[in-house]
Amino acid sequence: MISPSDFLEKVEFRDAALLSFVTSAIIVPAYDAVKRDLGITRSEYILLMALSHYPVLTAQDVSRLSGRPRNSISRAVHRMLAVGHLARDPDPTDARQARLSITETGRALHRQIAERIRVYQEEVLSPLTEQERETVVNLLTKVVAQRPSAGAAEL
Amino acid sequence: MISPSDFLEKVEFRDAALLSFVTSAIIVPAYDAVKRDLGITRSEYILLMALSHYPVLTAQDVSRLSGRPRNSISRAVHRMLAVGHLARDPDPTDARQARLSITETGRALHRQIAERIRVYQEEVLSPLTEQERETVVNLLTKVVAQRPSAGAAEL
DNA sequence: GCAATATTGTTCCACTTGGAACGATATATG
DNA sequence: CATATATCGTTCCAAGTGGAACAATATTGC
Repeated sequence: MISPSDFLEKVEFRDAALLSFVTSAIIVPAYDAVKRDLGITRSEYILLMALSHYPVLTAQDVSRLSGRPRNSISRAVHRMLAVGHLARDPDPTDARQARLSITETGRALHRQIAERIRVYQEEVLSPLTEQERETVVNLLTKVVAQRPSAGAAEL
Repeated sequence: MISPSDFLEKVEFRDAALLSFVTSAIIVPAYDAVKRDLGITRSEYILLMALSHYPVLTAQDVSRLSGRPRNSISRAVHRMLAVGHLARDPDPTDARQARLSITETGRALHRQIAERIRVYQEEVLSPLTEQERETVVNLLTKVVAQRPSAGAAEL
């Protein structure tokens, strides 16, 4: 029986495939669990996460920050507003845009989700020693440094 | 102005975010280009790729190998059959399944797509020296070795 | 040998996604 | 000051996605 990882040795772009495999092993099950247990989609969580780290953003900011199209963010904003995880105030200086900020319940939810994802991350990366992991992080950081505005992560 | 990569330093699961960022920087634009220029979706390419490396597979095999659901593979099989990139023969010993194999035109297409993706890979990973890149690959291989059958890459 | 169960591939459907067009507002240009 | 252009957020729509149910065939257990 052929296992998925056998594939990685054969594929023409093995390095990208390895990166993808490890990324997916963390992200996919983590978001499946978040979706199943908390009913939060990826776009919604990205919104909460962005607003957890920046006090006030417009929908456009979140779009640029996350690399997701504006309509996806727009939908996420409406859902999160509806359940009270977000506040929206008109911008007094520009009537086109609205100032978004996260509420306390939104922040609590964010913490809960982030912790879950972190658990998956730790589990998948557990085969590495502290030092090995630091090495990977440093090298990936070096890669990222060269394309700071590239497409954004599928966080 | 905030850049997407600023985010990576703040996020609660930075290592996963880094992996995701680098993976996406390769995979997303590569597949967008393939879709735009060649009209091939990711599921379709996964099918071609699988059959380029294994002479005969059933749809179920491809599903397990790639981690994609069977209906996605089924659709991809029909499209690739229609354009002549695939051949399908009934399995004489089991009437439920069909033996799939790639045609010469399918193989040529696969080579073309793989080469394109490889170009994106090289460009994104170019900040690393040969040795650094080998280090990353070795460490990621170590990670993969512990979960050979995990969800499969978003190749 | 036969009924119960499992597997393959397909169809159906509800949901998500992102591009394009849009109205409203702001900014630039002549 | 007026008109052209750009930007923000939204709605609409076509496409892709994966779960669930299904018919056909195979396998298992009694």
